[in-house]
Amino acid sequence: MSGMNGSSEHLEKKPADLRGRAEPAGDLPRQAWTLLFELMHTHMRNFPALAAEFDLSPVQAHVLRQLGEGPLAMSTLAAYLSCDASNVTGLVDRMEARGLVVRRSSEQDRRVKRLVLTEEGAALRERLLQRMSEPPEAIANMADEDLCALRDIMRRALCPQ
Amino acid sequence: MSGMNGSSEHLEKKPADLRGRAEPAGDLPRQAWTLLFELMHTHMRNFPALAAEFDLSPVQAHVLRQLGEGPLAMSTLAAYLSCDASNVTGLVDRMEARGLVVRRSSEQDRRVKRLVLTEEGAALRERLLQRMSEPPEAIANMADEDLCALRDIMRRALCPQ
DNA sequence: TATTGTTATACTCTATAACTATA
DNA sequence: TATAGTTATAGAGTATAACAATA
Repeated sequence: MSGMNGSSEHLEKKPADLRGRAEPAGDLPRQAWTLLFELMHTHMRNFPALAAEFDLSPVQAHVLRQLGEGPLAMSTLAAYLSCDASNVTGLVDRMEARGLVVRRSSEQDRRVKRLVLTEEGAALRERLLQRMSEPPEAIANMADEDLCALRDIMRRALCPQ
Repeated sequence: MSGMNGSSEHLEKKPADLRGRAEPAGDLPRQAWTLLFELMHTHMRNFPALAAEFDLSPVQAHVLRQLGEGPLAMSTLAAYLSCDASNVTGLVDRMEARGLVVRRSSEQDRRVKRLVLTEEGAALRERLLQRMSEPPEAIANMADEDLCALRDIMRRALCPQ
């Protein structure tokens, strides 16, 4: 989608209008969401390359990021990844072989294995997070006013109270 | 995403502080970006499941979305996907076998093959786009004021002139 | 009996390299 | 010689099913 067009929400919606113009039809939430999605989609295309900067697959990068919160059971990690537990075995095998994490058997329930970052894994995670927090062009070029407004809007959306 | 450790610019923030609050450290663009990323990451985890609603793999869904802009050469599609051209062959094989697209040899340059949506492919694409435009909870629940502001900010960011 | 993690199997996505048919 | 697409091969992510150890 390129060529965003500025216009308002009173237009009658025709699906075909979405083709060349990328003008989101529909209600206000849908309009805002479509624009947000456009930005994120463009950015997400680069994520595999970003992960590769650290010799990580996209999923490994995701795991490394999640693992900062503390030791995670394999099953918990599978839930985070929204994938079957059987996949986590091989995934962790590869990360363990590289020395980023270790499996540690739980003493309360010996069926459970918890993942812990190694020192090397923790160091790589810090570099990864730093890199991931670099904003894309479209954000970096925004006016400070818009950035402040955007930040505050997102805070309200993500931490509602 | 929680645990995004912003940067070293204002070092009073400790990683532990980021846990529950999603409070990004660092400069303004980085703060706004980290919050945006948090929202999108949560949402993107559901994309494979969304694609599966239409019996599509995530990449096939992406291709179907791109293909609405008109016939695309295989090589152009590879560029869109940020992947090697050799992968597009098998990908398109599967979509063609399912009747969603057809290969059409270019008459100007007979090395080139362009992809065209079938009627079935176009119909599925419409349903997919409609589904993809459904905003996540965090957006759907936003106040109209914030939604308008967000939409306008994103328009300015995406269509700078 | 139910659950955690593993193994076995199959399919998709991805990269690299070698090949073809055009240009 | 260079380019567009294919084929061959290998590795990684994913799902399902069957299994061992533990609860």
